[in-house]
Amino acid sequence: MPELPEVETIVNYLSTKLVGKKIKAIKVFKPKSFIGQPRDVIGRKILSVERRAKLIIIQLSNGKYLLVHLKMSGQLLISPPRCTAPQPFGAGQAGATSPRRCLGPTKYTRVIIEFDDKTRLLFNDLRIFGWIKIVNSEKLKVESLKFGPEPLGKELTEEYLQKVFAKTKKPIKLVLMDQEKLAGIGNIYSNEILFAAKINPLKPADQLKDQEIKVLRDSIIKILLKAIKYKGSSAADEQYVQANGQKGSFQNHFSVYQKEGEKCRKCRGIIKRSKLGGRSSFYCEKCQF
DNA sequence: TGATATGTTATCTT
DNA sequence: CAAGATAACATATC
Repeated sequence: MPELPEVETIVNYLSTKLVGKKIKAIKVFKPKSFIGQPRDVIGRKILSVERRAKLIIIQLSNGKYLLVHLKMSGQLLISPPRCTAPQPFGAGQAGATSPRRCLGPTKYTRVIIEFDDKTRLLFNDLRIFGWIKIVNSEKLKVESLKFGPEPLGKELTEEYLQKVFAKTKKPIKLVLMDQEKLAGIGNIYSNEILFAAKINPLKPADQLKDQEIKVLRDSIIKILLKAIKYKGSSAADEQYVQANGQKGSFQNHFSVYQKEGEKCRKCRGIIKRSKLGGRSSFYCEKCQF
Protein backbone atom coordinates (compact mmCIF):
# COMPACT_ATOMS: atom_id res chain seq x y z
CA MET A 1 0.00 0.00 0.00
CA PRO A 2 1.45 3.31 -0.98
CA GLU A 3 2.58 5.30 2.05
CA LEU A 4 4.88 8.30 2.28
CA PRO A 5 7.99 6.66 0.74
CA GLU A 6 6.05 5.16 -2.16
CA VAL A 7 4.21 8.40 -2.92
CA GLU A 8 7.47 10.34 -2.62
CA THR A 9 9.13 7.97 -5.12
CA ILE A 10 6.26 8.35 -7.59
CA VAL A 11 6.18 12.12 -7.21
CA ASN A 12 9.93 12.47 -7.73
CA TYR A 13 9.71 10.49 -10.94
CA LEU A 14 6.58 12.17 -12.26
CA SER A 15 7.92 15.65 -11.69
CA THR A 16 10.94 14.91 -13.88
CA LYS A 17 8.67 13.55 -16.62
CA LEU A 18 5.47 15.61 -16.55
CA VAL A 19 6.39 19.20 -15.81
CA GLY A 20 5.83 21.32 -18.92
CA LYS A 21 3.51 18.88 -20.65
CA LYS A 22 0.05 20.00 -21.76
CA ILE A 23 -3.05 17.90 -21.06
CA LYS A 24 -4.66 16.91 -24.34
CA ALA A 25 -7.45 14.58 -23.24
CA ILE A 26 -8.75 12.63 -20.27
CA LYS A 27 -10.42 9.26 -20.60
CA VAL A 28 -12.46 8.12 -17.63
CA PHE A 29 -13.40 4.43 -17.54
CA LYS A 30 -14.69 4.45 -13.94
CA PRO A 31 -16.69 7.54 -12.96
CA LYS A 32 -15.87 6.87 -9.31
CA SER A 33 -12.17 7.24 -10.08
CA PHE A 34 -12.31 10.81 -11.45
CA ILE A 35 -14.08 13.64 -9.65
CA GLY A 36 -14.54 16.86 -11.59
CA GLN A 37 -14.98 18.07 -15.16
CA PRO A 38 -12.10 17.08 -17.46
CA ARG A 39 -12.81 20.18 -19.60
CA ASP A 40 -11.67 22.31 -16.63
CA VAL A 41 -8.09 21.09 -17.09
CA ILE A 42 -7.74 20.18 -20.75
CA GLY A 43 -5.27 22.41 -22.57
CA ARG A 44 -3.49 23.28 -19.31
CA LYS A 45 0.18 22.76 -18.61
CA ILE A 46 1.64 20.94 -15.64
CA LEU A 47 3.65 23.31 -13.46
CA SER A 48 4.72 20.97 -10.67
CA VAL A 49 4.15 17.60 -9.01
CA GLU A 50 4.34 17.49 -5.23
CA ARG A 51 3.42 15.37 -2.23
CA ARG A 52 1.54 16.11 0.99
CA ALA A 53 0.98 13.11 3.28
CA LYS A 54 -0.03 10.34 0.86
CA LEU A 55 -1.58 12.83 -1.58
CA ILE A 56 -0.10 13.60 -4.98
CA ILE A 57 -0.62 17.22 -5.99
CA ILE A 58 -0.32 18.12 -9.67
CA GLN A 59 -0.31 21.89 -10.14
CA LEU A 60 -1.78 23.19 -13.40
CA SER A 61 -1.36 26.46 -15.29
CA ASN A 62 -4.92 27.68 -14.63
CA GLY A 63 -4.71 27.72 -10.84
CA LYS A 64 -6.33 24.31 -10.55
CA TYR A 65 -4.81 21.14 -9.20
CA LEU A 66 -5.20 17.44 -9.83
CA LEU A 67 -5.12 15.58 -6.53
CA VAL A 68 -4.43 11.86 -6.63
CA HIS A 69 -4.94 9.45 -3.77
CA LEU A 70 -3.80 5.90 -4.51
CA LYS A 71 -5.45 4.40 -1.39
CA MET A 72 -4.48 0.73 -1.30
CA SER A 73 -4.09 -0.42 -4.87
CA GLY A 74 -3.62 2.66 -7.05
CA GLN A 75 -0.77 3.01 -9.54
CA LEU A 76 0.32 5.96 -11.65
CA LEU A 77 2.30 4.90 -14.69
CA ILE A 78 3.89 6.80 -17.52
CA SER A 79 2.96 5.11 -20.76
CA PRO A 80 4.89 5.90 -23.92
CA PRO A 81 3.05 6.70 -27.18
CA ARG A 82 1.79 3.83 -29.31
CA CYS A 83 1.88 1.33 -26.46
CA THR A 84 -1.71 0.21 -26.79
CA ALA A 85 -1.75 -3.57 -26.38
CA PRO A 86 -3.32 -4.51 -23.09
CA GLN A 87 -0.68 -6.08 -20.88
CA PRO A 88 -1.21 -8.96 -18.48
CA PHE A 89 -1.71 -7.49 -15.03
CA GLY A 90 1.23 -9.27 -13.43
CA ALA A 91 3.79 -8.08 -15.94
CA GLY A 92 6.25 -5.69 -14.40
CA GLN A 93 4.58 -5.97 -11.01
CA ALA A 94 4.84 -7.93 -7.83
CA GLY A 95 5.88 -11.43 -8.79
CA ALA A 96 7.12 -10.55 -12.24
CA THR A 97 10.78 -11.07 -12.98
CA SER A 98 11.35 -7.99 -15.10
CA PRO A 99 9.58 -4.72 -15.75
CA ARG A 100 7.37 -4.42 -18.76
CA ARG A 101 9.13 -3.01 -21.76
CA CYS A 102 5.91 -1.27 -22.78
CA LEU A 103 3.46 -0.02 -20.18
CA GLY A 104 0.03 -0.16 -21.78
CA PRO A 105 -3.44 0.06 -20.21
CA THR A 106 -4.77 -2.98 -18.36
CA LYS A 107 -8.24 -4.08 -17.29
CA TYR A 108 -7.59 -2.11 -14.10
CA THR A 109 -6.83 1.17 -15.87
CA ARG A 110 -9.52 3.55 -14.56
CA VAL A 111 -8.32 6.86 -16.03
CA ILE A 112 -5.92 7.86 -18.80
CA ILE A 113 -4.55 11.38 -19.02
CA GLU A 114 -3.10 12.09 -22.47
CA PHE A 115 -0.52 14.78 -23.14
CA ASP A 116 0.29 16.86 -26.20
CA ASP A 117 3.40 14.78 -26.90
CA LYS A 118 1.26 11.60 -26.93
CA THR A 119 2.68 10.20 -23.70
CA ARG A 120 0.03 9.16 -21.22
CA LEU A 121 -0.41 8.91 -17.50
CA LEU A 122 -2.28 5.73 -16.55
CA PHE A 123 -4.21 5.52 -13.32
CA ASN A 124 -4.61 1.84 -12.48
CA ASP A 125 -6.59 0.84 -9.41
CA LEU A 126 -7.66 -2.71 -8.78
CA ARG A 127 -9.94 -1.97 -5.81
CA ILE A 128 -11.33 1.36 -7.03
CA PHE A 129 -10.83 3.07 -3.68
CA GLY A 130 -8.42 5.64 -5.06
CA TRP A 131 -9.36 8.78 -6.98
CA ILE A 132 -8.21 11.74 -9.03
CA LYS A 133 -9.90 14.99 -8.14
CA ILE A 134 -9.86 18.48 -9.67
CA VAL A 135 -9.65 21.18 -6.99
CA ASN A 136 -8.89 24.88 -6.77
CA SER A 137 -6.30 26.39 -4.44
CA GLU A 138 -8.88 27.06 -1.72
CA LYS A 139 -9.94 23.43 -1.60
CA LEU A 140 -6.32 22.29 -1.72
CA LYS A 141 -5.51 24.44 1.29
CA VAL A 142 -8.43 23.00 3.25
CA GLU A 143 -7.44 19.43 2.38
CA SER A 144 -3.79 20.01 3.30
CA LEU A 145 -4.68 21.54 6.65
CA LYS A 146 -6.36 18.33 7.75
CA PHE A 147 -2.99 16.58 7.90
CA GLY A 148 -0.53 16.65 10.75
CA PRO A 149 3.11 17.64 10.19
CA GLU A 150 5.27 15.95 7.58
CA PRO A 151 7.46 13.40 9.40
CA LEU A 152 10.50 14.50 7.42
CA GLY A 153 9.88 18.21 7.94
CA LYS A 154 11.24 20.34 10.74
CA GLU A 155 7.86 20.55 12.48
CA LEU A 156 8.32 17.00 13.72
CA THR A 157 9.97 17.86 17.02
CA GLU A 158 10.17 15.82 20.20
CA GLU A 159 8.05 18.48 21.85
CA TYR A 160 5.30 18.06 19.26
CA LEU A 161 5.23 14.30 19.74
CA GLN A 162 5.24 14.64 23.54
CA LYS A 163 2.23 16.94 23.33
CA VAL A 164 0.29 14.67 20.95
CA PHE A 165 1.06 11.43 22.78
CA ALA A 166 0.20 12.86 26.21
CA LYS A 167 -3.35 13.49 25.01
CA THR A 168 -4.33 9.93 24.16
CA LYS A 169 -4.33 6.44 25.57
CA LYS A 170 -4.68 4.95 22.11
CA PRO A 171 -2.08 2.33 21.15
CA ILE A 172 1.00 4.12 19.84
CA LYS A 173 0.74 2.36 16.48
CA LEU A 174 -2.70 3.86 15.81
CA VAL A 175 -1.40 7.31 16.72
CA LEU A 176 1.51 6.95 14.28
CA MET A 177 -0.97 6.06 11.55
CA ASP A 178 -3.38 8.88 12.41
CA GLN A 179 -2.99 11.26 9.46
CA GLU A 180 -4.17 14.23 11.52
CA LYS A 181 -1.34 13.70 13.98
CA LEU A 182 1.42 12.67 11.58
CA ALA A 183 1.15 12.69 7.79
CA GLY A 184 1.92 9.77 5.51
CA ILE A 185 2.62 6.80 7.78
CA GLY A 186 0.56 3.63 7.23
CA ASN A 187 0.59 0.02 8.33
CA ILE A 188 3.93 -1.06 6.86
CA TYR A 189 6.04 1.77 8.19
CA SER A 190 4.37 2.04 11.59
CA ASN A 191 5.30 -1.61 12.17
CA GLU A 192 8.88 -1.11 11.01
CA ILE A 193 9.33 2.17 12.89
CA LEU A 194 8.12 0.67 16.17
CA PHE A 195 10.45 -2.29 15.77
CA ALA A 196 13.38 0.05 15.17
CA ALA A 197 12.39 2.01 18.28
CA LYS A 198 11.83 -1.19 20.32
CA ILE A 199 8.35 -0.04 21.32
CA ASN A 200 5.34 -2.38 21.51
CA PRO A 201 2.59 -1.31 19.04
CA LEU A 202 -0.04 -1.78 21.74
CA LYS A 203 1.59 0.55 24.25
CA PRO A 204 -0.74 3.43 25.14
CA ALA A 205 0.72 6.61 23.67
CA ASP A 206 0.52 8.53 26.95
CA GLN A 207 2.78 5.98 28.65
CA LEU A 208 5.79 6.72 26.44
CA LYS A 209 8.77 8.15 28.31
CA ASP A 210 10.61 11.17 26.91
CA GLN A 211 13.59 8.98 26.08
CA GLU A 212 11.34 6.56 24.15
CA ILE A 213 9.82 9.46 22.23
CA LYS A 214 13.28 10.68 21.32
CA VAL A 215 14.21 7.24 19.94
CA LEU A 216 10.84 6.95 18.21
CA ARG A 217 11.34 10.27 16.43
CA ASP A 218 14.77 9.16 15.23
CA SER A 219 13.29 5.84 14.06
CA ILE A 220 10.50 7.55 12.11
CA ILE A 221 13.04 9.61 10.18
CA LYS A 222 15.54 6.78 9.75
CA ILE A 223 13.02 4.23 8.43
CA LEU A 224 11.24 6.64 6.08
CA LEU A 225 14.50 7.90 4.58
CA LYS A 226 15.75 4.36 4.11
CA ALA A 227 12.47 3.34 2.45
CA ILE A 228 12.69 6.30 0.07
CA LYS A 229 16.27 5.33 -0.73
CA TYR A 230 15.02 1.86 -1.76
CA LYS A 231 12.15 3.40 -3.73
CA GLY A 232 9.38 2.11 -1.49
CA SER A 233 8.04 -1.35 -0.69
CA SER A 234 6.46 -3.70 -3.20
CA ALA A 235 5.50 -6.27 -0.58
CA ALA A 236 3.65 -9.52 -1.21
CA ASP A 237 0.10 -8.95 -2.52
CA GLU A 238 0.80 -5.28 -3.07
CA GLN A 239 0.13 -3.36 -6.23
CA TYR A 240 2.71 -0.67 -5.68
CA VAL A 241 5.18 -0.03 -8.47
CA GLN A 242 7.08 3.08 -9.42
CA ALA A 243 5.76 5.27 -12.23
CA ASN A 244 8.15 3.48 -14.59
CA GLY A 245 6.60 0.12 -13.71
CA GLN A 246 9.49 -1.15 -11.60
CA LYS A 247 9.09 -2.52 -8.11
CA GLY A 248 10.53 -0.87 -5.04
CA SER A 249 12.92 -2.90 -2.91
CA PHE A 250 12.44 -1.90 0.72
CA GLN A 251 10.44 -5.12 1.23
CA ASN A 252 13.84 -6.83 1.22
CA HIS A 253 14.70 -4.85 4.34
CA PHE A 254 11.59 -5.51 6.43
CA SER A 255 12.29 -6.51 10.01
CA VAL A 256 8.77 -7.47 11.05
CA TYR A 257 6.14 -6.63 8.41
CA GLN A 258 4.61 -9.88 7.05
CA LYS A 259 7.20 -11.85 9.02
CA GLU A 260 4.90 -13.64 11.45
CA GLY A 261 6.59 -16.73 12.90
CA GLU A 262 10.08 -15.76 11.74
CA LYS A 263 13.00 -15.10 14.06
CA CYS A 264 13.60 -11.55 15.23
CA ARG A 265 16.80 -10.28 13.67
CA LYS A 266 17.87 -8.64 16.92
CA CYS A 267 17.09 -11.10 19.68
CA ARG A 268 16.03 -14.51 18.26
CA GLY A 269 12.51 -13.97 19.55
CA ILE A 270 9.63 -14.92 17.27
CA ILE A 271 7.71 -12.25 15.34
CA LYS A 272 4.12 -12.08 16.51
CA ARG A 273 1.07 -10.86 14.68
CA SER A 274 -2.04 -9.34 16.22
CA LYS A 275 -5.00 -7.26 15.14
CA LEU A 276 -5.09 -3.59 15.96
CA GLY A 277 -7.86 -1.39 14.66
CA GLY A 278 -8.73 -4.12 12.17
CA ARG A 279 -5.18 -4.13 10.76
CA SER A 280 -2.36 -6.62 11.08
CA SER A 281 0.29 -5.61 13.51
CA PHE A 282 3.72 -7.29 13.49
CA TYR A 283 6.21 -7.10 16.35
CA CYS A 284 8.76 -8.97 18.39
CA GLU A 285 7.30 -9.43 21.85
CA LYS A 286 10.74 -10.09 23.26
CA CYS A 287 12.43 -6.83 22.34
CA GLN A 288 9.52 -4.39 21.92
CA PHE A 289 8.05 -3.06 25.16
C1' DT B 1 -16.62 -20.56 -0.60
C1' DG B 2 -16.27 -17.52 2.91
C1' DA B 3 -12.63 -15.27 5.45
C1' DT B 4 -8.97 -11.99 4.84
C1' DA B 5 -6.51 -7.90 3.44
C1' DT B 6 -6.28 -2.97 2.89
C1' DG B 7 -6.58 3.32 3.87
C1' DT B 8 -9.79 6.40 4.68
C1' DT B 9 -14.16 8.05 5.93
C1' DA B 10 -18.75 7.64 7.53
C1' DT B 11 -21.30 6.12 11.11
C1' DC B 12 -22.15 3.97 15.24
C1' DT B 13 -21.16 3.34 20.51
C1' DT B 14 -19.58 4.50 24.81
C1' DC C 1 -19.88 16.03 22.87
C1' DA C 2 -15.82 13.69 22.04
C1' DA C 3 -13.02 9.74 21.71
C1' DG C 4 -12.84 5.33 20.34
C1' DA C 5 -14.53 1.42 17.75
C1' DT C 6 -16.33 -0.46 13.73
C1' DA C 7 -18.58 -0.79 9.11
C1' DA C 8 -18.29 0.28 4.39
C1' DC C 9 -16.09 0.58 0.06
C1' DA C 10 -14.15 -3.34 -4.21
C1' DT C 11 -11.86 -7.11 -5.49
C1' DA C 12 -8.48 -10.83 -5.62
C1' DT C 13 -6.51 -14.51 -3.30
C1' DC C 14 -6.30 -18.47 -0.46
